[in-house]
Amino acid sequence: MKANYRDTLNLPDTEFSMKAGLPRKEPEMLDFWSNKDLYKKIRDKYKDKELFLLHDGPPYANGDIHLGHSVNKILKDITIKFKTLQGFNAPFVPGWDCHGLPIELNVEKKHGKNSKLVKNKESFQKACKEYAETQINNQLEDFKRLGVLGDWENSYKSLDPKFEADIVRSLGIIYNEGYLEKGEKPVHWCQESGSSLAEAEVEYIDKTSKAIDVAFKVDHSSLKKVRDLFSAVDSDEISFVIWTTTPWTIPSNVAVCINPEYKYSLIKMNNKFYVIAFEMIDQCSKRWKQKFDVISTIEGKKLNDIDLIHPFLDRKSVVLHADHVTTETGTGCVHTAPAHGMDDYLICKKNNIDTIHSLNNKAFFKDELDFIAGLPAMKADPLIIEKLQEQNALINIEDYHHSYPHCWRRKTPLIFTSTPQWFISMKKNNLIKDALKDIKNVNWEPSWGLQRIESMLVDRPDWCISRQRNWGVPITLVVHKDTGEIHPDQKNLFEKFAQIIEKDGISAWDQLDLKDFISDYKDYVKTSDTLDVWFDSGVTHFAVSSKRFGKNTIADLYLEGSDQHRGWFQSSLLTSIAMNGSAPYKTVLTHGFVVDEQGRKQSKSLGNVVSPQKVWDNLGADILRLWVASTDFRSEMVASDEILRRTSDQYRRIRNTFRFILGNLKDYKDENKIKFKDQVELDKWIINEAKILQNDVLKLYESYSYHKAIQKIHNFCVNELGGVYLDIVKDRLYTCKSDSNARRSCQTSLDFLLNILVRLIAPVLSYTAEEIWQTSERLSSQEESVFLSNYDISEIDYQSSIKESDWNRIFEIKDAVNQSIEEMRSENKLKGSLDSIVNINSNEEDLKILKKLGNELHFLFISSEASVEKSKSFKIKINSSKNPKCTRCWHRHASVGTSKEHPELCYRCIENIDDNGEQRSFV
RNA sequence: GGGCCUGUAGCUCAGUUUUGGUUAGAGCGUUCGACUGAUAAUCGAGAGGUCGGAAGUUCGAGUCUUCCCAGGCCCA
Repeated sequence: MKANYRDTLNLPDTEFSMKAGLPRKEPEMLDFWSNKDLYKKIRDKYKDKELFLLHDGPPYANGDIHLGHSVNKILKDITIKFKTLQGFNAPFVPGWDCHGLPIELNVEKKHGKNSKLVKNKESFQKACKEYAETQINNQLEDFKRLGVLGDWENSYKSLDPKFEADIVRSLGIIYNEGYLEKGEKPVHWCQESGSSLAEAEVEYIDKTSKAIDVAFKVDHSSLKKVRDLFSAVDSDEISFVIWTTTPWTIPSNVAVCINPEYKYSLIKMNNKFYVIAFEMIDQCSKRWKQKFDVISTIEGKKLNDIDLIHPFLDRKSVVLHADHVTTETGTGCVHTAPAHGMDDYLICKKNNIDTIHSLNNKAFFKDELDFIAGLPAMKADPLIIEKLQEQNALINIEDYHHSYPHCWRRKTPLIFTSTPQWFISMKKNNLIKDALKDIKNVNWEPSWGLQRIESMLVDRPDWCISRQRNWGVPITLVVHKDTGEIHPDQKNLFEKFAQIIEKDGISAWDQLDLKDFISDYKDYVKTSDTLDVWFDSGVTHFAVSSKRFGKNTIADLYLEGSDQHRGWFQSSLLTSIAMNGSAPYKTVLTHGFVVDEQGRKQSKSLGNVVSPQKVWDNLGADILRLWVASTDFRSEMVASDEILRRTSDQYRRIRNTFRFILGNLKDYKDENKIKFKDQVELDKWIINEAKILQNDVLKLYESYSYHKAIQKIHNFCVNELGGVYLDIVKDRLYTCKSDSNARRSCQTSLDFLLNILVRLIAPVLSYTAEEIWQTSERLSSQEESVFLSNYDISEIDYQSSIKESDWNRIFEIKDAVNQSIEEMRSENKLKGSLDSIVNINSNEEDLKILKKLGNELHFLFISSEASVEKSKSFKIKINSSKNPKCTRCWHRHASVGTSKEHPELCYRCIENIDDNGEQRSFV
């Protein structure tokens, strides 16, 4: 009998399964999108709409993608999809950064450092290119797997000859605008191979060097001053003492650095006077095995404008203030040779002191130093020590064991020596000033981004764009072989070289013959440096944005990790200011880094790395996307197993809400739609709530507050839908006549909800939204894909006797009723809420509101009966119904058993089965 | 060591600026209960926080100030 009546119900039914099975379904969905050529269809549809350009920052083409890559691309994808659903033309062209050292190193490792392939530049470049391309293909598949929609077939790669040519053109523009400058910078140098090395090619190995303490006499022009400062009247000779482990750099000395924050003492030793840091007195005394008197001590900052004399060359050495001076070892006075140390180089540059080169371009001593002429740098150590001894400048010598840079290929000690380099000048053409001015016109999100990039720009040095590498875009300069002057026709040469490279790639630079380009080719040579890879990616605004979307296109958005304030945001800014006079972006949005549950960075050694591949294989990419969206990405983003579990829970709730809605819309068609004014009041309410939700969520998406948007959607599913609307409406959906106004009104609202919600989740839960779209014929008949649909922002004509504030009060009362029912339950006086009879005593105001629901009030409480009485104080009384239970609708009602035909049913169910069906107006 | 940022229930987040103001909110999880017609789902109720720490300003501080601790990014 019961089973029979069950068949008279309208129970939900849908293909949309409760268990998501995302790892299996998502790849199928990718095929579906790809077969439909979805990206192209979207482009066609929106080609005439307003452009929203999110310009992709290129990841480096090396290694599998990790969680950080995933975060970045998912955030971009959410943004693009949101803008598309909003009706913008929002293309996404993904890109890769392909040149540079890490790829070189991998290729060397693969083929052998000394292999023929690696040693031949052309074959090496070819191998690098092939390697980068395989890496790109791997990463590309993984990015797609995340559900990122983009122009994957036409992505940009800095290894494309066309792109490489545009890099050359960019350099040409920057040269023509007058920003390029020749300079020099110390680098690691392998004497044996005669080439410079990058930091990554340097290996630190223990080595024993000669450490020497050397006296630099105060020049007679400064002697009185020093004497006065130290109140030492009887000293006719005072020396500053330096300590160094590289005696061969002494010939290049131009300065002695002291730290203005330290105190310095004048000491007397063997009747001679020396200046060393006060803190170093004990250490020096021990090292020199000498006792000495401290005459006086003064603050370092007072030691200004003092000249010393080089111990054996006819040259002055000035005393400089520098904060890199420490008191770890030495004397607190630091030998400074700008040709052979980074700190030295920078401090001299700051003080406008010229670099002295004692070595030639192969790092052998020049002829002018007769006693060491022609020697390789390190070989000169003993002779220089001897020279110092002769001059009585050597205070101490000892063996010193330390970890020292060695060539990772040959295992031989390296030297640090300056080599000629090309720079983009920060000051020459006011580049830095213009940049600092223009970043104020950019919208930085979060706002502290401005401060951050500002502080990095303010004291940044000139940009050294030369690299002594093989896998990179050549700096296509033609210089005079003797003077190093750039060829007078260089301005026009850039484009000619660019065309050659566009045709044949970067190897063409090495192949081309200057005599095909200039008449005085005999006096000129091509430079062999390549460009810093930051330059490559820095000019994507030219090579990608401008080329594809029109000249001087300024991107609406750059979206990268916060580390890019020093990286890509800056390189793009500087090149764009130099080339176009303005920043290449309107808004810069940054996200934080992924950390573990203790807030520590993810690293292999800590074993706390979350692999995106594992997440999409085990849980699905939509879970990963939901995690990204529900995390506040502006600070660090925490990823852990527990968090992903929580994310899955959140997902299931959203999914099941859709499942319920879809299941109850199975038999609903357009012609069943009920006009708003004729709908049941509760159904009007939820439509209004959905509209409010949409409005709120769209605003949150608009302001990139994805985690707030997701929270709102989820809370809506839980509170408004699960806790209130869907729970109440089940009765009507299941028990009313299938084609009755009461049921169709509800379905009209469910259909409205479905349409709004599926579009709201689409930017984040892309796979699931599309699955919903394809499951529902009502949706898929609108457009082939959810991503070809739009947000409907039209207003509804809200006509109702029950105001929103009335509903709010009604649901407050419902909460109170729930609590009262719960009390009864805990006392075992009743089980389900349908066993209860609710009686409310209320004041006139509440009474008026509750009366608006008429005799449908009990449906609101999901009780069998409900009544309201006027009273002074608010009170809820719950009674257990003694009436028999209707086997069909489960309500308890006196009418059950009164029908001969249907003794198990209530009057309502009989009406719904045999007659015209009940009428509902409010609940 | 410096610049910038973060720290609120077990977890994810509101609340902190414009405006300092009663018992600091939500969802998830957890506990207990209900249902078995959203069923490895759903509904109801409960527990859970010295707002990273300390000091200060104030009648009053999660919110303002200073210092400290832990962590992140970028430098040194």
